[in-house]
Amino acid sequence: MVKEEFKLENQLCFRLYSASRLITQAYHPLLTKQGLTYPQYLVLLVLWEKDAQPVNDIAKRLLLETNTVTPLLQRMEKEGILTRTKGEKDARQIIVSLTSKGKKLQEKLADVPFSMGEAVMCDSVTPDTAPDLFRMLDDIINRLLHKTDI
Amino acid sequence: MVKEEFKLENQLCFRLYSASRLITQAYHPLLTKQGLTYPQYLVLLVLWEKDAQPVNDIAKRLLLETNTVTPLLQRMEKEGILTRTKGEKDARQIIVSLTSKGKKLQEKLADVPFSMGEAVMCDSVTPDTAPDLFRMLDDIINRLLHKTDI
DNA sequence: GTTAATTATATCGTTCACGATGCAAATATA
DNA sequence: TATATTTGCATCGTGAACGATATAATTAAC
Repeated sequence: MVKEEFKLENQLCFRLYSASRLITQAYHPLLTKQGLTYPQYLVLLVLWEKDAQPVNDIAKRLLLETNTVTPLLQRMEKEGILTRTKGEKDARQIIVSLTSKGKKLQEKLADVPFSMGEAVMCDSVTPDTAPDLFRMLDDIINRLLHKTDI
Repeated sequence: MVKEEFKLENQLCFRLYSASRLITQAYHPLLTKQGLTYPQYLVLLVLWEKDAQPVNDIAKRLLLETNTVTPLLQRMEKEGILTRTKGEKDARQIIVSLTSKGKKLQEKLADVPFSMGEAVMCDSVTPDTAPDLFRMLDDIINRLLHKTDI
């Protein structure tokens, strides 16, 4: 008999991992129409909120390392979605700015958040309970971000 | 002003994506000691529950495609954790079985589930509330698995 | 004002994910 | 029993993630 703690059904990690993958898959048809991937869409969310940010700020916002974000931004630059220019104040920084194409994508993707909201709503996840889910996930994220070791 | 639905803070997807990545990172030091990655650990969870399964069953259990699982299993075979042998009944199948090394890993990883449990517990996620979180994630997963389109 | 330490970004190598495609074995159909 | 379809697994190409390492610019220390 398998110990309870080793059963796949009892793993929080597997649920998060699967939910994350499946929701990314759900985004795929919506984003691929505009030639975007899901992490690229996240970059756009960050830049739509505040344009012209250094690589580091974008990475921090997405909780990613720069060695993940840099190639991502390079691909998006090649697609003409954004530009990467040397910082004037600090020559080490690369300032990432949206092109007009990048800005216009927001209108073209206007219905994506609503589509995804509907795709995810179900018996236990409703506008009423979503805040609880958000709080739990935020707590887990913060706990894992700030833990020194396990 | 940025529309509410486009703010990173209002995205369920980003929370799931971040939580999943961070929890995988938390597993890393525990698993890397035994030369394992996180998806490889998931494969072991499946095989510890039931040894000698075809590739397809493992993939279905993990909600992954065989083109993801196959190379993963090939690497684990190279590490001597499992064997891949042709099915006797159905020659198309590859039966994946644990080696003694693969079986012994369960003892060496005995404290991992507990370590991860502690790493994740926080104010809003406790043994009391975890079932609610599990149910919500399961509902989201099932909804996304069974939706025809969005 | 040199030298040392830090910071911002990039490069490299490995492992996933996953769409697209290929191939051989098994099954269904004519 | 030929032929067509389906099924199980593998290969290939692309885009993440991420640890390790490198490089250049800035700042701190002496």
